[in-house]
Amino acid sequence: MTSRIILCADMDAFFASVEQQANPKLRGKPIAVIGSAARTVVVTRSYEARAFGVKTGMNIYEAKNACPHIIFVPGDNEKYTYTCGELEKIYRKYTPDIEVYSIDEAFLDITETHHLFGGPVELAEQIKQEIKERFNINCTIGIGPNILISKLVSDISKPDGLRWVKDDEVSLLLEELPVKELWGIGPKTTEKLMAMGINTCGALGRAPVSLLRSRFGIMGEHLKAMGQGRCERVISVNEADPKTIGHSMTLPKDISSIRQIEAYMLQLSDMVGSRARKHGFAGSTVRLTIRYPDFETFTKQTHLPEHTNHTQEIYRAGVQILDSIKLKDKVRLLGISLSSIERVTGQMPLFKEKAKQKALLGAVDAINDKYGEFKITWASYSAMVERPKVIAPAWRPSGVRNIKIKK
DNA sequence: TCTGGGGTCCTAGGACCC
DNA sequence: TCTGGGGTCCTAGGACCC
Repeated sequence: MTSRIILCADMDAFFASVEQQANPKLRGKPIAVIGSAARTVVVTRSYEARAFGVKTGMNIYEAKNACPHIIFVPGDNEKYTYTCGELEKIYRKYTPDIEVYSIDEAFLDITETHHLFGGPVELAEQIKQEIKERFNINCTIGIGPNILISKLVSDISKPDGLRWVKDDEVSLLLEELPVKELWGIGPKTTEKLMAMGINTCGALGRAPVSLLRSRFGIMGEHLKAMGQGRCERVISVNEADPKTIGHSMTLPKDISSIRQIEAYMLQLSDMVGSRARKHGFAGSTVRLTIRYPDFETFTKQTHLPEHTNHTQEIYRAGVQILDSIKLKDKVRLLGISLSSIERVTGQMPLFKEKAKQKALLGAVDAINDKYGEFKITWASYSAMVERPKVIAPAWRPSGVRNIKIKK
């Protein structure tokens, strides 16, 4: 294959920028976009907040400590998915070969089209300008011969950057670059590589493949290729079907009551089931995740005889798992996920809401069967269950990963 | 006052089989 | 003084990403 020209467009502080755009009072101020749950963390923060050392993943107390006048803004998924969809329309003016990688990031293969716009840099400038004019959001664009390099270049050019690294400039760029900058090399791999005396991408690219293979298995060859700036992965224009559909939540308080645990599991099962139903998927593996206060996290899965997307079938499978284990402590987080996914066709959409309602009632019945009548009524379930507003940066603008939780 | 939520992919080790 | 040896499949856990 001839050399490609791949562009990576990455919005700067996307959620925070959208919020500052939506509310002028937030502009120029340190803000942090957070989730709606009681025990939430900073999801994204404005550059003004970054200047104070506010980091993603900090809890609100840490963030407040770092920046006493920080403004917390609960995230609003609808604004971000809308903007993401509009961004995609902008990209489509420049090439049909687009991979919307996440809600704030996209790859564009501009090999065949850049000359129409005066070249890769000129094309990128036009995209940046168009996004700025339309949304008043800055983005950073990295251009390179493959996805790995374009992503890397955009990461190191933030904020509001634009850079094109050509094929013959890659090795110079990588020579002194720390390995942790590479997409796919996280803290653990960085630590292992450094223990081997490999600190830079240049060194990684020169390391004997036998050594890397003995330490990292089949990833060894992949790592060496990355060190040399090579990457086989190409843009995938079509979004693949999901392999899992799941929800989890850190509970407002650690709990030990089985009945309370099951009530949350019912809520999670319904969130999973309704999303699967909405997009026409069903699964035959149900997995329960439990996190204890010490952060030890336990998962156990079970298989169903048939694929399902019904709330109460998912829920019952979860309860079956719960019944099979002994809790070692109070529960901090619960998760329910559905996997072994396949597409289902027909019937469901028409009576979707009825089916959902029926499914929920069935599940409420199941709790009552177990604990005696009137422990949970439909009203008490509804009152108890406040649908969380889920903020997850890994969403895509369309398809099953665009999570809209209906009340 | 503690540490979110959505995913994908890989792997170590156990169960099981011949 | 002993404890085969492959192969496959599955599970739970973990690394990594946005």
